[in-house]
Amino acid sequence: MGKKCENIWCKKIKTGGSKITEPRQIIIHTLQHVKKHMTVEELYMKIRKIDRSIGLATIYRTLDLLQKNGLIYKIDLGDGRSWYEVSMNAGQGKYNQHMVCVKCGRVADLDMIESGRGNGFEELLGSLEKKNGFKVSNCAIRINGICSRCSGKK
Amino acid sequence: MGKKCENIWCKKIKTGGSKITEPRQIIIHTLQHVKKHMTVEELYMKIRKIDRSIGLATIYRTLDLLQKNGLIYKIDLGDGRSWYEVSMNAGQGKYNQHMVCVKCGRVADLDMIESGRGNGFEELLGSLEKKNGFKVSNCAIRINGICSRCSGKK
DNA sequence: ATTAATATTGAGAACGATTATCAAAAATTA
DNA sequence: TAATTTTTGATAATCGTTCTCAATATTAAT
Repeated sequence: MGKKCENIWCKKIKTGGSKITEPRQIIIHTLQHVKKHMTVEELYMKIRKIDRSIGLATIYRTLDLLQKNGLIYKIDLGDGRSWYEVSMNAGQGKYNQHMVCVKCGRVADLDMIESGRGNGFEELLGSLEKKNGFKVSNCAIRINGICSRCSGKK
Repeated sequence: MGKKCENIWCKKIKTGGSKITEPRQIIIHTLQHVKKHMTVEELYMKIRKIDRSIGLATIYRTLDLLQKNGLIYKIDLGDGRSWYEVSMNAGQGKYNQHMVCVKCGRVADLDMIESGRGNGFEELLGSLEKKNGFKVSNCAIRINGICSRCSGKK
């Protein structure tokens, strides 16, 4: 019914030809206001507190829609679940780099590679192309370890 | 019944306190003589051709045993399945680096980082520890792209 | 070699994350 | 407002993997 939709994500969804429904608005709002990295389950729990009629399937479908529209990015942290990242440039980046604390599970981005010129990683990828004829399309780096908050604890 | 077991993997299994059974011998032999990177399903199919009485659960259990003994290494290529790698130094390496061809699915190791001094990656990890207080325990790098064999095809 | 103690097995049920199905409900369009 | 098209929630289905458990095989002790 022509509800106003100022939200930039909603606009993009609409432009992309999809309808902007209430469940979608709630999901978008939650994604935009909570942690940067979330599992589907975590998001589902937060959504349930707002509107417990929203089903898990809708969460999955909406996450997929948002990812297809380049608004969020699906990441694989090797724990068998899908994680989603809300990012300014989600889905655009060629690299996907995360640090995961094996104690508390906290996830942080690692922006050193893309930004840090001269650290050799670019060159390494370049040489893959030259020497092996391998055309790099994207690269995922996951660093596991113990974060500063956890390193004191036992 | 005290069957001879010259195989070095078998010896290690035994030393580790586990029994060396026929299914295990067949699985070990197959792993040692086929591709370096395999999915469980792929291995299961090969095993079935040798002895179709061996169950999938035994494959999983044996792979787990071998990995715990440091003989193979479980890798995550982001396709929802477990891959196993047979490697000289499997399970010892701090890094786990693979190139995956998105066309043919072929997997290759990428040994440049560990070997290549001065490419900056070590320094990058070191600075994580210094600047962020993050203690790196291991690191997984996956590079997706198109391999030389596939780059001609369409 | 026989036996006793222990570990491993195969079959299939159970699991957790995700996707598919489908009739009902909502959003857009005319 | 009605007609068209999408989206929804519930739930069944799927996929890879792990668990359960009685039967079997391996090893150690005799």
